[in-house]
Amino acid sequence: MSRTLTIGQLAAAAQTPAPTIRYYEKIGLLDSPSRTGSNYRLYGNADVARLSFIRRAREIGFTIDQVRSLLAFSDNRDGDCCAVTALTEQHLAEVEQKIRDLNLLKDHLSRLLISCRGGRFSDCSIIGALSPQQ
Amino acid sequence: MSRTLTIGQLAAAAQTPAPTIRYYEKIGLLDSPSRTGSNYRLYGNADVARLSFIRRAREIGFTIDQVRSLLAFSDNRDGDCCAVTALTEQHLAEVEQKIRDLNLLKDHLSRLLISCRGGRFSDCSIIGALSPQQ
DNA sequence: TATAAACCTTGAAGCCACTTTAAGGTCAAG
DNA sequence: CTTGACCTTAAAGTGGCTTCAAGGTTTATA
Repeated sequence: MSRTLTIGQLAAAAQTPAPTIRYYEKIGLLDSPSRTGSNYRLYGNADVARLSFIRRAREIGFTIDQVRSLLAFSDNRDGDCCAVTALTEQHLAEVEQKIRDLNLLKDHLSRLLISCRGGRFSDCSIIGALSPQQ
Repeated sequence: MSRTLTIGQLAAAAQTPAPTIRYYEKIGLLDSPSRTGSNYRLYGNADVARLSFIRRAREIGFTIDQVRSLLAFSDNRDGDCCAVTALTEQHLAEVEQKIRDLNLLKDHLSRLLISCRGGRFSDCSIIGALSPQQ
């Protein structure tokens, strides 16, 4: 495996900021890479693949701990795919719950805005709705 | 104004944990209250109202800084209600954007789950979708 | 060849909005 | 008079980074 990339080049290749790469190394999500004579981190193509995997998983909202599990699953190609499905289903359920919560919130805010049409603060129905016992 | 409530009683009355009340005081969202001889915080009904206002505003997703503004508006009853409306509209727009983002995410996760129906990790289409260049 | 710009290194602090912990002081009930 | 429920403070932890400070290295240009 050729190792020819500095952290900045890995950052560009995997579209992840260099400080984030160092952070992932610190929390054990990425292994410590080899170093040049002047102590620069040195990466290879496998690192680009792994970091891209992490970035995609993070982009679709998996937590760091879930990404850790997904990486372990991905490294262990003989295991049962059900574990991945279960993780994804759980994540989907959380996303759906958050969508429901936000839709309730949206309706609430919309109603507040419809009720409020100008005037002084003392008449403001939004402030009124936030104030206790009407 | 009678001041007869300890922090725990205020917490119960405004449905906000006592440490959160201390935190709000520390960041200047609540004024420092008077104290008993034994240095206990002492609150009154106005504090219940203000803290309940804060709790409701936080529950509908306003940031602490937005709550700070809302409190200032609420304290200045002669101002124009438009400022409140603008803040609420901005917040609503952010909520709607988040809903759109989460719906895209939901569709993405649903598609991943449909594509994956058991088998080994090496066949897993979810892992495959996260892995670079197929 | 000098030097400046662009990289790299580390550790620590900052972000948001709290929550939790630790180590104590006070007060009401039995 | 002791037990347990309250209160006090400062500090650290949460998640997932981002930013900063203070340096060392490498590369491009004048």
